[in-house]
Amino acid sequence: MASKKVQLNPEQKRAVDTIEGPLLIIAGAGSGKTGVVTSRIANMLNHGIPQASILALTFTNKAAREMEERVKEITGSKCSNLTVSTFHAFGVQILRRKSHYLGYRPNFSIYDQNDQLTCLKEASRELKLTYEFQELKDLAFFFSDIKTGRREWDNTNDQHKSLYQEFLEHMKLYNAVDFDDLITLPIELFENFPDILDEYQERYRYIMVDEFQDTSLLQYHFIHLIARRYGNICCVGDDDQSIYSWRGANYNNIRQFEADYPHLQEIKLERNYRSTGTILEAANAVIANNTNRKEKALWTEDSDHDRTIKIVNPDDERMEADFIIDRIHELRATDNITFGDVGILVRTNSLCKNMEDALLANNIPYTVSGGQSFFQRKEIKDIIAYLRVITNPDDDVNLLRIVNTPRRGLGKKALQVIVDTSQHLSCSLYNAIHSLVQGQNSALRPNTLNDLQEFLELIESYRELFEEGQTDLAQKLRDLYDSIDYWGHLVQEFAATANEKAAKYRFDNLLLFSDFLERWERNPDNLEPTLVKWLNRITLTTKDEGESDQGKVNLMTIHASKGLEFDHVFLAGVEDGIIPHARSVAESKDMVEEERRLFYVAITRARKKLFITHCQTRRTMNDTVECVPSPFLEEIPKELLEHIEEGNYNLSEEETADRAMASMPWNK
DNA sequence: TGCCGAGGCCTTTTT
DNA sequence: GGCCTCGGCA
Repeated sequence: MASKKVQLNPEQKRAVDTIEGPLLIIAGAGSGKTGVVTSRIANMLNHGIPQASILALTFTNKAAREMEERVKEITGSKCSNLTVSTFHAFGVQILRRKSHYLGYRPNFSIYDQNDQLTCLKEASRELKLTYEFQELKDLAFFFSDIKTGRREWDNTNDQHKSLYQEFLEHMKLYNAVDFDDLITLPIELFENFPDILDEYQERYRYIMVDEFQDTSLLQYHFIHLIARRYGNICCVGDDDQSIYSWRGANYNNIRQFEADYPHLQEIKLERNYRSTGTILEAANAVIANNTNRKEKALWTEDSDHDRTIKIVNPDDERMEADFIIDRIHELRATDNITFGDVGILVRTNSLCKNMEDALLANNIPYTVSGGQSFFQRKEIKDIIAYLRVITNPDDDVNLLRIVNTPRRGLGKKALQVIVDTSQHLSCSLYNAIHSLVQGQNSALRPNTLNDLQEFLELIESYRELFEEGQTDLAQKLRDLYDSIDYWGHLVQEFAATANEKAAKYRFDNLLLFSDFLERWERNPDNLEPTLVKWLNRITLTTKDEGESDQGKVNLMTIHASKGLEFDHVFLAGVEDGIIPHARSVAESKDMVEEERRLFYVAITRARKKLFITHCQTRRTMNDTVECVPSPFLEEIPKELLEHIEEGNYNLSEEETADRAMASMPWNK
């Protein structure tokens, strides 16, 4: 087999060579983890283990894709039978085949947070309960905790039990599942149908879990069910990079893993190949302040201490953005870097906005990952809702979204009649509309009935269209845009603002969306391009996965940066209350430790240069607040830091005045 | 009965 | 800056 050799140090080699039995790899930041994991898979294949027996689970789609690419690269072979997937996508794959055991049809919809919330709202309306938006959100979190076993019913919360039941019934009626279900339902299958479990245990004899510190106990349980027969399970993680505890990740599952597999071998990868000595020293000093961690000491052969971490304290977020942009230009001039070598990291999505505006204004090409994804845009969600209803007419949440978008003259009253009918007949809204249209003495006006009839015909015709020969999905999608006259809808929508451009921009997004579908269905690796599969896939994709975005500055949240690295990193908004986030500080000491890990992750993304900025003042929602530097900065040894006077560099008074004018609300 | 504009509210991190 | 709600108007 033509294989590309990867240089390995002794620990890495041991990790790659240990194929049989349970294995825990503690892989520090920048320790060549991805190389080890992919080499290990390649090594398995070299030992004659069939691709089909290997299951590699990662945390994000990005990581999954990267892993697959790397394995292809090393082995030089196609990996069509290798399963590399996220936990959630793997759950979907199981459910698509086996959901009928649990009473779901295979065309089920997957609800994201928003859809789920809408469903919960519907359920509460049905029970004549009214909640504030925030309360509803809290309830959604609580129900998630209940579903995933993180919390139990007790006498402080069982007043919500009936709503929970109602919510579950709705989801089932809509033939819809949520993200939690993608883990809990496969577990339910495995525990109730031994044959199914047996099938998966026999199929996946070699299992690998990446980013183990970010998996939940439930996800661990899920995978343990499959792995326990043969015990060939390798978990790779770093407790110092555990940053998802708020969504159920719990590095105690490392302890659980050790308990379940007493013969476990453990390998620590502590040599860092990524960052300069300075950056590594700073990172080590910061993380040493955490109490609850596995002892490890990252080291590097790089001992260059001339270079320092630069700290800047601009007046406000505009100056901050300007500083970063000036530095990028400077680095390009002096160090001959490309835009793609730069990462700008922030704690919250809202901080992306400023940076984005500034990058845009300065014509610097950039990509944002995380934040509002392409698929969350209103116009895209509308179209996705159409597609969902076309594939799964019982999906009430999405039906409600589109039944009057674009306008069909349906108002509150008409909708109420539909909802009432569905309750009477205990059927979905779609079926309720159906019987209303067919019925004679309806409470609805003939015009309205006509409109509904047309709506049903539209959905039906597209259902047939999409089902007959699963080809040319993209063209059918474009036809759909025309059939519902979404362009007319957009024009009308933006008529008030007299903004033809805005409408155009939205419609261009739809064209991008259909192009994306086209590329997907034409991909030769894609053996089964159906609409349902595509919908499932994009629900599990947060970032819009454009082609290679080399040559663009990478702007993202720290969470989204995990697993990535950049030559030059700008860490913006390093202020008290942002990192550590005020809400985390308020919550508990453990949460502060998690914020510190987050800071640690951010620092260790940098290979060569790290710039940290914190503003003196920052505009939030409506007012300007004074800012205090993050306490984490004091944990970095002084000699590693260099404070840069930024001042009003290069700006004349005139320019400063212009900027002040431009920032006034009436000029926005 | 449906539509549209004004005002109030909110922003941690993601599959 | 964007989304939801509510109230007045056609």
